[in-house]
Amino acid sequence: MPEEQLNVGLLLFIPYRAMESRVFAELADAGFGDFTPAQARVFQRIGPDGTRLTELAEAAGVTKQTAGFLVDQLEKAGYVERAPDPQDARARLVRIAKRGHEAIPVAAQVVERVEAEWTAQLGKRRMAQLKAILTDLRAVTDPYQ
Amino acid sequence: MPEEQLNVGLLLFIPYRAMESRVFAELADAGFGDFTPAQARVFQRIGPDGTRLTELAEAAGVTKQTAGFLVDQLEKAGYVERAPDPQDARARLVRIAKRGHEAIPVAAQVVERVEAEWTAQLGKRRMAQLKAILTDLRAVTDPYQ
DNA sequence: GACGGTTAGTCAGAGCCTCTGACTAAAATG
DNA sequence: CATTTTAGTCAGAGGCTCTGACTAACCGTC
Repeated sequence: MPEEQLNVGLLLFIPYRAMESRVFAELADAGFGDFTPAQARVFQRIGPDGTRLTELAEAAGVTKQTAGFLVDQLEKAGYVERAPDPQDARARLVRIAKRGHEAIPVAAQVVERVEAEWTAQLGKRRMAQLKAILTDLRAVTDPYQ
Repeated sequence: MPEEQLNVGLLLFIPYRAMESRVFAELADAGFGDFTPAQARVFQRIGPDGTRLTELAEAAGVTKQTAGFLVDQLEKAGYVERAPDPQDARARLVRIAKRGHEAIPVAAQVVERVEAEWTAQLGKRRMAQLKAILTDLRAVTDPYQ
């Protein structure tokens, strides 16, 4: 029933949810059924040389307890591993492990496919605009950058 | 650490999350602290003449059990009410109740303010493009429309 | 080098959200 | 009217997220 005047929040949520559902459904089909959206939101923020838990928590917009919980799951499932941080004995670096590296291309392919569908709907030009605008918007919406 | 190549899913999620946080923080300040994001996602899909639970569930992309759970909470808190559906004795129409109508303008004001901030960042033209593109995207991402 | 404040992370407990599966009752179909 | 479909509920389980309290290590100052 809600017509064209959906608020921007919901307007953002709808495609986000659609993308998420697709990725996780196909990831599950590919044998990565133990990978959840919440875990993925943390996982995606892991840098190439590993990232500290606190940083991941800030980036993902959750508390460090929550991030710790999710990293525990990811570690148990073999997607990430923790290594001591040479800079700081209190900290440990969360790094992507073997199974994590295996899942990435699978997810990337689904994303690519969904993006292709979106491009078919929007046209190349507007799809590019969408990405550019959203990237620009991070300046005021991403506490981590 | 992930630079400019964030995938569109995350790119959509970041501002969505930012909007959500703002709205619920300010809603709580205004005395609507018992209104949660999950409830809101259902609430927003209620039509002017009431909507059936099953329809709400589809629209919000959750199972009818989940929708039922959320509507129960909303009903207890006085945001919605259930009325028999004259068309169908099995069904009941979920309608926005007094407290729900009171919360709407408060939320709308926050949304307006956040949108103004986003417009300041993006410019009027690109903000309008963003909305137009996202609306267009619903065609392939909103199972409900 | 010891003191005091800050930071990285964990532990415990609570509440919320969401699902699957099984069910009841009314409606629609033929 | 028997069958199938649809609207919604009940029960149970698991996942996500938070607040509060804590330990250990770091950093600056005296």
